[in-house]
This record gives sequence, C-alpha cells and structure tokens, in this order.
Amino acid sequence: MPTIKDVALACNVSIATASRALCNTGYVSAEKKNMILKAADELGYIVDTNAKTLKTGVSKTIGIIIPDIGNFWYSLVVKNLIVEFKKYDYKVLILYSFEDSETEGDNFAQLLSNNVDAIIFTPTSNKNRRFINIALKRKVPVLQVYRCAYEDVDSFEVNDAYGAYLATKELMQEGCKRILLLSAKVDFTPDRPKGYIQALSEGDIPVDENLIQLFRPDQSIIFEIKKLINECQPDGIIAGTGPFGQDTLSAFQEMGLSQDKIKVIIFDNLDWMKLLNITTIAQPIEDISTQVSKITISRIAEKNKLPADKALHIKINPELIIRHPGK
Amino acid sequence: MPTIKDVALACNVSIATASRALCNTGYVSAEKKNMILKAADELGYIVDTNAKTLKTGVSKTIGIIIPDIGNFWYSLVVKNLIVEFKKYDYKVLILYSFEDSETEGDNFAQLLSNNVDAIIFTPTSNKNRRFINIALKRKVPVLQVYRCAYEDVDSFEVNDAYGAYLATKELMQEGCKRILLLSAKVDFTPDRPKGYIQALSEGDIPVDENLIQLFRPDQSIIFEIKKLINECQPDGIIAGTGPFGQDTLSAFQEMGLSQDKIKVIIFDNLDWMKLLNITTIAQPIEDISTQVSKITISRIAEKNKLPADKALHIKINPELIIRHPGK
DNA sequence: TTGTACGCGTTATCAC
DNA sequence: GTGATAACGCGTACAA
Repeated sequence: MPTIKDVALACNVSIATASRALCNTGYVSAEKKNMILKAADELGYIVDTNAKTLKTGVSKTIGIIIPDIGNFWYSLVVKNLIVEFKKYDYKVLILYSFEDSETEGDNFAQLLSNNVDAIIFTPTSNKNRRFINIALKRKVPVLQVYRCAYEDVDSFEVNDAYGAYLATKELMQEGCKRILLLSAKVDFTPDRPKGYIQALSEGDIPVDENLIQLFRPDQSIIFEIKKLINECQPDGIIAGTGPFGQDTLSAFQEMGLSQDKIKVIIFDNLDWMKLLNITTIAQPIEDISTQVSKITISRIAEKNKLPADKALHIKINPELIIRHPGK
Repeated sequence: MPTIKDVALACNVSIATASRALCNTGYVSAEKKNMILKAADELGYIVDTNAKTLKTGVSKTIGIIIPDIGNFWYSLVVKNLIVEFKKYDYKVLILYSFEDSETEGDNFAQLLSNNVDAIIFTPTSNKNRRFINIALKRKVPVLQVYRCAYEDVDSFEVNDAYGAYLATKELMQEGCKRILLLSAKVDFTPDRPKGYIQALSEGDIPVDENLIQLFRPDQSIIFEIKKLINECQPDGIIAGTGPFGQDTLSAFQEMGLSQDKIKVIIFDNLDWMKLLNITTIAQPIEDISTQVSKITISRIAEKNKLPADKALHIKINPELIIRHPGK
C-alpha cells in the first residue's frame, strides 16, 4: 500500500513537498508538482482518509440516518441530498436505523466516531439525548428531518397534520362518512390524526376511535387492513405512508374490492401512485432536499459562532394532488 | 472532544490500561475496568474510528457501490446485505455511481481511501481497471454483482438473458408477434437481447432490429416509448428494468392504451407490479443477498491465502411469475 | 521554494 | 496487571 512517503521517495523530495503537491496547498514548483502527481498516479497512491481526518479533524462528510430503507420516499430525498452536498465538496455517509432507537444510537456513535461534519436524521424516539448532547458539545450540527423529537435541535418538518386534514376534507367532499386513517406508530411524527379529527369536526362527523389506527411503519399490515375493512366497513381510507398505501391496495386486491366502493388517498406521491391514478398528499421533495442541504451547510459554516442560534424549526405544507382511478 | 487520554486521566490509569478496558482486550482488573467504562460513559467518550483504523489497518467496513438509487430493486438487496454483514460485525458504506464510470472511480477511491475490507459493486463499465488493480494489490476482495465487466474479478450475476428468453416465450404463447424489448444500455450487463432473439428464432419469428431498444437505465424514457409504440406497433413489450416498466405504463396511461392490446412483462418483481397484476421476471433477492454476503465474508477470511483462487463466476436463474392484469 | 519535526488518537509491544 | 512508548499516514508550523 503506497503511502505519501513512497511518493516522496520516488521523487526525491520530502514528504512535506509531496503533501503540498497532492493537496494543492502551499508552495511547490510546477516541475516538482508534475513529477509528484505523476509518480502518485503510477504508484497507485490514494490518500488515506483516516489519517487525513485524524490529522485535520475534518472529514468533509455529512452523516445521514434514514429510518426505513423500504420507504422509497427517503431514497428520493437522499439522492437529491447527495447531489446537493457534492456541490459543496461534501461526501455523504448513509446509515439506516430500521425504526429502531437503539440502532439509531449505534448510528450516531458511528457517525461521531467517524468525525462527520454534520448529522441529518429522522428521529425514531427521543431516547438518544445522550448522543445528541455529545454531538452538540462537539459542535457537530444536527438536523432532524420529517420528525421533531428534540426541541433544542434544528428541525425540518412537513406538516402532515395539514396533509391529513386535506386528505380527509377531500374524501368528505367525495361523500365519505367513515374514513379509516392508517398512520405511523412513531413518536414525534407529525400528528396526522389531529388534522383528520379537525376536518371531521368541521363537517360535523363524529370521530370513531376505531377508525384511527397506528402501525409500525416498516411492517406489512395487509392482514390488519383486511380485518379493519371487515370490522369497520370504511368508505374511505387514508394511508399515511407509501408502504401503507401499497398494503391497502394489496388488501383490496385480495378481497376483490375496488376503489369505487372505498376511496383511497395515499401520502407521498410516489411514481406508482401516478400509474394507478391515486389521489395523494405530495411532499415537495426538491424543496425539502434543497432547504435541508442549505441549512446544514450554513450550520457547518457558523459552527464556531457564539452564542449558537436558537434551534430552528421549519415546517412546510404538503400539497393535495387529486386523481381519479380510471375505469 | 474527550479522548482515551481524558478517560485514562480521570481514572488515574495509563492510556494503555484504558485502551485494554475499552476494547475488551488484554488484562485489566475488574475493578479498574468498571471504573474506566463508567468514566468513558460519563465523559461521553466515543472511540475515534479514524485513529483506530489508521492504527490497526482494519476498518471492519464493507463498501458497496450502487449504480442507480432510483431503482428500488437495489435498495432491497442493500437492506438484506446490511443485515447480513451486521451478523459478522461489519459495517456497510454505501456509495452511488449514478451509472457514471467516473463517479464509480471516485467511489472506488473513496472506499480504498477509507480502508474498507471489501468492495461490492455493480460495474458501469470496464474503465476502472486501475482501481480494481489497486484494490487487488491491497488484497481488498472485490465482487461484481449483477454485471461482469472484469473477467479476473469475482462476479455474481442473474441470468437475465434467460429471463428475457422466458419473457419472450411467454408473450409468444400469449400470441404476440411483434415484441418490443426495452433493455438497459449498459456495458457488461446480462445480454437480454440474446435470450429474446433465441426465443423468437425458436418460434420462427423473424427479428426486427427496431424492436430491440437500449436506453440508459437511470433516465425517463416515456417519450421514447410513446414514439416506439406509434412507429413500431408492438403487440407486446418487455421492460428490462423496474423503472422502464413504470415508464411503459405511464406511456400507456398517456396514450390511453390498455394491456389488453399490448401485453407487458417487466423485470424485477417489485411490489407495485403485484398491485397491477403484472407478469414479471423475478430476481431472487434473498438468495442474492445471502450468497453475496457469504462470498464476501469468505474472501475476506482467506485474504492472505496464497495463491489466490481463480475468480469465481456465479450465475443464477431468474423466475417467471405469470399474472393476469385484472378487468 | 523546500525540508525537518511534531502530533492527531489509537493500539500493540514490551518491559516492569 | 500495568504503564511507557513506538508506530500508523498525514498535514503543517517553522526553520532554512
């Protein structure tokens, strides 16, 4: 494994000169620089990030913790974030918590251990205060996305309570009276039931508690949905996540139901919903990615500013996209 | 940022003792060990991976390069791989090449630079021989998944030529005579046209070159599909990837076409295909993940064995799942 | 413009 | 059982 020492040796220059040439920093004559670059290339030299980060204390890496790799919506956001951060010369380190608080803690430890310059995550609970504090003490900016579990930490949320309100209103307009809400059983996620209840009350429809159902977001709930349909006889269903929506339609399929009988609205506006002409609550992915990256970059830049600003809490509204399932 | 030094200081022990306690290695009295662990916890100490890797030369990390974050199929594989590797105490570092050879090279450099213990990737070209060689020289096992661009490097492929054969046969059985094949314009990917042509020739159907179309896998081709449908009047379409399948159905939607007129088969058996009752060529994701992780782990284990085994080339067959679009 | 020398945080070797 | 100390590869004052 050739090191910078080998490169220096091969060129009869000092390590310092080689380093300056390789890092494009400080003075070094054009002649030697070329020689060094060429030698590095020929030797197959690759800088050791570990040594570099250890030395400089900066990794030029941003850590992202995603709760559910099975939810395509996150992939879309991550894709944009990678592109955005690359513009600022930041790499991205992606970890998955699988909606598990302990795994999330491990992820935090790993990111901190790797000296990341910032951490973006969707909290699964508020049980990792310890790691949050460590990050903050190290002046590593932390940003919560999509959920807000720590009041003193920056957050960027989509107002899904409002989304649920929009969805419920729309179904009511379509004539639905018994609307089943399938929402994520996750702490600190935007409160969909709240918007749902508000919409109902505005239409003077009494709230049936049985119609508000919470489930873990990373598990298949086809069986549960079928049972609920049988027991509660809903005339409309709001699926709070893409995967829940998939399960709803699978349940329909297995029961031979159609969307004529039970209207469906699904969150997240993924491609396949368009294919099926499904009304959806759209999260503006572009917006989210851009703003999240901007916030992160600026927090890194002002890292050493004192005193730190108070935590920023941004909330944007989703949008209702009405479609009509053909046939 | 508390280091091991701070922990040692707080406990009045040497750095060496603290290290032994923290790493659970070597001798240290139970009493001191407890004290050290407690102090580390209280101080918020987290080991610095960079320093550790620098010192030991081992990162306990496996690097994975995915070509297309927009193809959900890869996410499924990655999910399984993370779980599998965790069993062996390996972390996973995921990078995306976006089907770009140069980015892939950057990714390789980053992984090598991070001292990963193995690299799993889906090659986008054979232009990164340089990095392959560097990896091999460093005795970092490399595994190609899904495509094989380097003969002397282990590979694990799905026989998509056979998949295309199965799909074509099935459409022929359904009475299709003009079958449009939408395949990925990627070097070294399994040769779908080959299976397609073989199936046609077995049925004595002449091959129309215009019906074999290659596109970049990470771009929307709705427009192109619409054009092809108009110009070539196919009675069946085989979409070689999930995204191509989505685009096909979007094109149908925009043109007001149904699958009664043009039969569709899509590769990859993603969830939404089940929702739409679409016949598919299924890649056995569980199988792939398990085998890929097994191969990788064993290659790491035998890293220093001499001489190295010859490159392994494994190919598994996909499966045809027949469904009937309802209505 | 170039080179010497130090230290980043860690683990491992060796004496004690 | 424990504690100095060297070394991993690198960047950078500082001296030349």
